[in-house]
Parts: sequence; structure tokens; C-alpha cells
Amino acid sequence: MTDTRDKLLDVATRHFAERGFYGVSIAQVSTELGLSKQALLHHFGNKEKLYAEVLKRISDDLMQQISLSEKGTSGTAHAQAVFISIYRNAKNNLDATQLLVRELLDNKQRAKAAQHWYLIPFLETLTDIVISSGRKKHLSTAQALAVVYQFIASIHYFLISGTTLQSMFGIQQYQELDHVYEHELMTTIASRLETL
Amino acid sequence: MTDTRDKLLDVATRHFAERGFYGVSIAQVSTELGLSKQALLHHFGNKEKLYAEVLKRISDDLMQQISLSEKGTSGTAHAQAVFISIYRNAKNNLDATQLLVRELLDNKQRAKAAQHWYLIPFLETLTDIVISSGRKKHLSTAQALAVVYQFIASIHYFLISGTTLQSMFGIQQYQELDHVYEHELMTTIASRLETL
DNA sequence: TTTTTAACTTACCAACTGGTAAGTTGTCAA
DNA sequence: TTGACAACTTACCAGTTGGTAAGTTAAAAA
Repeated sequence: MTDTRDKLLDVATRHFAERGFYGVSIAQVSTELGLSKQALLHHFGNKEKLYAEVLKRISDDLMQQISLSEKGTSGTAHAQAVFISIYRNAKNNLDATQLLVRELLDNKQRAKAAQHWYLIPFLETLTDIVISSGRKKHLSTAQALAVVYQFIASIHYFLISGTTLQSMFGIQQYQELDHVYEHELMTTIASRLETL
Repeated sequence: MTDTRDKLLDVATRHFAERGFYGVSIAQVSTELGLSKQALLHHFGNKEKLYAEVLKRISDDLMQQISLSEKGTSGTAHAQAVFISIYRNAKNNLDATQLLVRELLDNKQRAKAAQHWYLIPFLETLTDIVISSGRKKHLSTAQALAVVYQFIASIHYFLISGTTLQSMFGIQQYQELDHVYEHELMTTIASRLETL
């Protein structure tokens, strides 16, 4: 069944997100589903290929998300809406978010294996949205991309920090922070878009 | 000599930053300096303790940085100056920055070992600076912290993305992005601080 | 009914991991 | 001169890693 394959991918995604490529044991992944390590190898060949498939699923998901945002009206309101939906999607998919950030860190070491050019259309679409939202014309692509990257950073960085922030400030204070974060994020984005 | 110890810490810092805790082999670290693995174990006891010392050096450095910024005049100009100096320091210490972000990701797994409460005074100082820079009084700590976190995010996230962005957009476009980033960062921070 | 194929399992294995034990060597204080 | 100690080394080890080889089993296709 493809069922097993999907389940393996689910578990592997969580493990890779939590422990990183080197920290994952394929035996542990399969054992969690009551399978032998070789069952996993039967489906995916080797660890790199498993990781590649995990990444591909995430990439496909990201592409689908952004393609939905593409055909909207322009303007700052639209841009804001796009970023807030990115935030909410990422929040509902913390494993994928963690894994994406890990990729940023690890790709110097394991660059060849997993090309993540899927991020290009994602960033380029967002850059276009930001450019078309502005009124001033003297905005270079690099400048727009820099702004986009700051927003994505504020989204991803906060979402991967949950555990740390919780252990630092306690659950109560963290929940308060989490509660206000989306609004403060939108305020920042709005105020910045208005400068363009 | 303490010289060897420091060299080991330097190499270990780089390795941990590039590969993460699990990806580092202590044998590789020591071999890079022409030493045996046991030379390293002689100095640090075990891998966890080595990692703890690496983290401590970074933490001390961060504390020192922030203590310098503390005694300044208040106001948005001061706040901006503090964040720009954080950006420049982080940029001059990419290994430490990478490792810090890794800690955010890994501490769920390896929480007990390395408490990173050193980040608390760092974030609290910045929160105070942001609060005292604003004119409006109805700003909660959580809100200020959210804003601080967005700025730190924009700084760290971009700096850990160097390799990825380079392989995505090519060196030329990346250099252009890198060139404008600091300015765009400051514009975002300035425009956001003005809303407070 | 036979054959093929997918989805597994048990049995291995070489390479590497972090770590222990037991030296060796040079320096420096008593 | 002796003894202590820091800074190492070689030898070793048990556990784990990713991966190969060779089955087994059940179900669908011929």
C-alpha cells in the first residue's frame, strides 16, 4: 500500500524537523511504525532519497500555497493578506517550517543532494507582490527582495522559537507573546509597505 | 598550553555551526588540528561538555555586546543604533549566529543539557530599549518583545541564508542583496519604531 | 494453477561513533 | 634528583549507523 509510504514520510518529516538530517536514524523512523529498517529502505532506497522526498512534499505544498495567492488584486492590502496567510500556514505546519530553516543551515554541507530552487518562485512571487503594492517606482528588485526576506524571517524565526521561548519565559508569558505576535507582525509589515 | 584548548574550541565552534551537534565527530575536530581524539577528550571530558563550552563562549560574547549598548541615550535613534550594531556583530561572527539558530531548533531534543537563559538578559535589555524609545505608553512587554523578536529574526535569518541565497540567485544578485540589506533593515526598524 | 510482484523480514556487515584504560613524554616545583 | 602533573598517544571496546543479501508471504495477473 501507498499508505505505509505516506506514514513513513510523515514520521520522517517529524524526525528530520526535530533532529536534523544527521540526528535521524532510519531505524528509529521505521520502528515507530512497527516496521523494520529494511521496510523503509525498500520504499525509499536510502536515507538521502527519503530526505529528498520529504523535502519535495514540503516544496510542493509551498508552491501550491503561493500559487493561490498569486491571482489577487494588487496593493498593500493584498500584500498584507498574502503574508498573513503565509504566517498561518507555517504555523499550522511547524515541522515543515523547522525543516526549511534547517535546510538554510545545512545546505552548505549537503548542498548537492537537495537543491531547493523551489524557493525561487516562492520568493519571486512575493517580491512581485511587494513591488506592485508600492507607489514609488524607484524600488529595485534587490530592495524588494530584502523586504520580503525580512518578513519571511520574522515569520519563520518566531515559529521555530516556540520551545525555546517557552522555556525562557514560561508558558504564560509565551502564550501572551504568541497571542500578540500576529498583530505586531502585521503592523510591522503594514508600516514598512507604506514606505514603499 | 591553553592555546590548544582555544584552537579546539574554535574548530569545534565552526563544526557545530556547520553540521549541528549530531553531525559533528569529535575525532574530526581534533584531527583537523593534528591531534588525536583523546587529546580533545582530555581537555573537555566529553562531547556535551565541549558543546557547552562552545555555547558559553558565544553567550559571554553576546552578553558583553549587549552590556555596551545598555548605557546609551534613549529614543528611536539609540534603539536603531543598537540593532545595527547587533547586525554588524552577527555578520562578523557568522558561526556563532548559525549556532544560535541551531540551538533554537535543537533545544527541544537536547533541552536539559544546554540551558540558554543567557538569551533572557539579551532580549530583556532590547525590550527595555524599545519600550523607552516609544512615545506611546500603552505598549505591553509582550508587544515590545514581539517587535524585538522580529528585528532579531530579520538579522539572524538573513545571515544564515547566505549560502542558500547565493546558490539560488547567483553571486552577483546575492551581493546586490547583501549590499542593500542593512539599509532596508534599518528602514524597516525605523518605520516600525515610529509606530510605537 | 502457476508466475510475478510488492511488501515486507531476518541475518549480516563494515565503518564509524563516543568513551575508557593504560601508558608516554616533557616541564616545572620541592 | 625526585615527584607530580599536564598534555598528550596508542590500544581497545561496545553500541549504533546506513546499507546489502537472501529469504518469506500474500495477493494479484497470466
